[in-house]
Amino acid sequence: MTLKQLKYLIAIVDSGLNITAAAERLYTSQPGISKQLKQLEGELGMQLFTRKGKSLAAITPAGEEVIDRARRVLREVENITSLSRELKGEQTGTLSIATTHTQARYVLPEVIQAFSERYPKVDLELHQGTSEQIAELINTHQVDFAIASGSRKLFSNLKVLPIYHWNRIALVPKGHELAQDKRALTLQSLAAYPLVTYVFSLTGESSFKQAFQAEGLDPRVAFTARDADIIKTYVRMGMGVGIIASMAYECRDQDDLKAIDATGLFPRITTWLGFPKDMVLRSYMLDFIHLLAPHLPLGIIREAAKAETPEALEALLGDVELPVRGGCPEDSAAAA
Amino acid sequence: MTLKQLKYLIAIVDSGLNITAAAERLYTSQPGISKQLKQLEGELGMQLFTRKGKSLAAITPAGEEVIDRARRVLREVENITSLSRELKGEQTGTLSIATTHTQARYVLPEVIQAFSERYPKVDLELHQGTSEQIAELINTHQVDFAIASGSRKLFSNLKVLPIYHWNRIALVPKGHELAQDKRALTLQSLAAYPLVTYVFSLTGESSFKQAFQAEGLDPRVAFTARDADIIKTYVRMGMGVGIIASMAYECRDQDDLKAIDATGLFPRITTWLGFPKDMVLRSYMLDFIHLLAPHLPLGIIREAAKAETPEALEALLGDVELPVRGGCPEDSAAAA
DNA sequence: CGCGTTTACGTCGTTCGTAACGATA
DNA sequence: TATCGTTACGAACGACGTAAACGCG
Repeated sequence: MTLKQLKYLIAIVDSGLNITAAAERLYTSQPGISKQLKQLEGELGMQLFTRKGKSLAAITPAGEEVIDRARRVLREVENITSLSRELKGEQTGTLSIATTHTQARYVLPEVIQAFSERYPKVDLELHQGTSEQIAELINTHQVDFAIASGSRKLFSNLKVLPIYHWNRIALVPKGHELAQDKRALTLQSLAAYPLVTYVFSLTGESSFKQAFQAEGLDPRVAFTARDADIIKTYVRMGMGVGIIASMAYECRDQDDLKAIDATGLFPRITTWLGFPKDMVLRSYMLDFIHLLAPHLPLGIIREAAKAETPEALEALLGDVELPVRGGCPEDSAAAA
Repeated sequence: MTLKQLKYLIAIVDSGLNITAAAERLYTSQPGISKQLKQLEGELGMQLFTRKGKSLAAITPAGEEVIDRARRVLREVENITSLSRELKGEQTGTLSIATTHTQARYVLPEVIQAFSERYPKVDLELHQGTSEQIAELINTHQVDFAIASGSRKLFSNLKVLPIYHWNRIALVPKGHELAQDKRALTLQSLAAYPLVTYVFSLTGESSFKQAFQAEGLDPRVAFTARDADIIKTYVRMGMGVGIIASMAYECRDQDDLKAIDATGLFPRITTWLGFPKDMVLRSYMLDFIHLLAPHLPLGIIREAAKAETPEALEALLGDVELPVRGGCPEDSAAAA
């Protein structure tokens, strides 16, 4: 068995069982791939693919398992080359991140700008999706970092660092009744209006309904959308009161919208960053985390990355007070 | 980078940085090893070893990391060949187990006998040691299975299956005061005698002292030993009352010793079996677990081995009632 | 001078790409 | 007939082992 054989195997699979395509991807000849595959199958003494005539038709059950293991081998080999680049002080490589719309749109832009200024040779990849899609990407090692909020159940295989807390805000058109009300916002007053908020199943949204139910309220959710931009649009149209993450309220929204702090009405939510346990962290990755969470000292991030158990990580992070993130700093309501 | 280079690298390390020895171990020529190592270092662009003249003197820090990753690669390659053997239905291979004296001496013999009858071509290796030594062996992947009791803190990286429960018994010479006493044993009556028990730091022994302290008792521990055989000897000599695991009481001990059930006085202890999360489990390994824990259906063991999270494993095992293991079945006190 | 590594070199095996062939839809 | 995989073949490369040289203790 050689690394080349395993690489070829994975290339074939990732090319849809098309050996010719795999050959092109690898800048080599097609018969070479064929031969190596035969050799690998011969050595293992099993068919990794079912054949339909001469073409590969499907992966055998045994093949699936071998492919899974082969991917691990290649990942670790990647890790070794990654290590060597790191130890030579090269600041080249890639950083791929999977995250939600809220982070991608309201939090990451300035982080990424600062990052790519400091590391112009690092290729950045940003994937946006639902929690489930993010989990899929990080669990199959297609991305390096996952940044999400709330539920960690889908991400139990990761090392996870808390980044910051946030609360929800209520969003109304300027001049709306609620905007005039000087008293603190309550769930009861909110429940009197149709609500516009995120689609459920996203980060901790179950806590949204629970908060109302705990007070015996059953608010009407007029509309749900995947991201705050759309919610804002519908709030402007007067569809109802928007309930969004505090970070999603921008200063220029002040022109026609008013944010009302809803801290305390709903549970506080933590945004965290996770990465596979056995991944080699390049120094630019540590720096990215530091840019994203400046309140975490680089030393602690470095240690946390090495921590073997969640407990050891807890111990390291015990003292750190996470900031609560708001949106527009000029607006006292959102910056609470 | 090739697998050969990584294999050679590990062989060099495991031969004490002696390239000639590594060559012999690998049944190849010494210059070949040298050349491959040079090539690997060249490709990685770093020194993996410091040289003293021409000899290898030590591993560089960078080398340590590369070696660590290289071991992982080779492990996964092992896993692939393991898979292929398994899927071809071969019942050959090795099974190495690290465990404590109690298991090795009183529990495993009959399991191993049955196992090696059924799988004569599987090589068995049994390592005996303290919890710490067992943790070291399994965490460095030098053994396949760890079998131990009590604390799982040292073994957080493993998949763990509970095997059975056990309690402690008090052991006295035949004719001892306590043996005559018809009333149920209490901590108080125990504390009146010098005690002989396991050395602390072993499985859950901290709970031993705690049990007494909870009742404000401070027993005198006259003697501690690593295993029950030695404890029995000293109990026979009249050094004190022995406190040992129920399994360690054998029928032939009845000749001159008397076991008194101590269930309830100390916390019940669970013996479990653990193995590395990413290990390929050969079918004979599953069978070994089944022989060790016949009350766990093979189907459940198979599923448990595949479970990704501890929670999924809990769910599978939720219904299973573990037996409480005693020693000599003829003795009602020990077989409680 | 012995031990261990490196260098040098000839041999052998393997891989690679091109080209031709075969099978399938 | 177009697509895709296999077979065939010659050239080039690389690995291996033997033998000799080198450096260190």
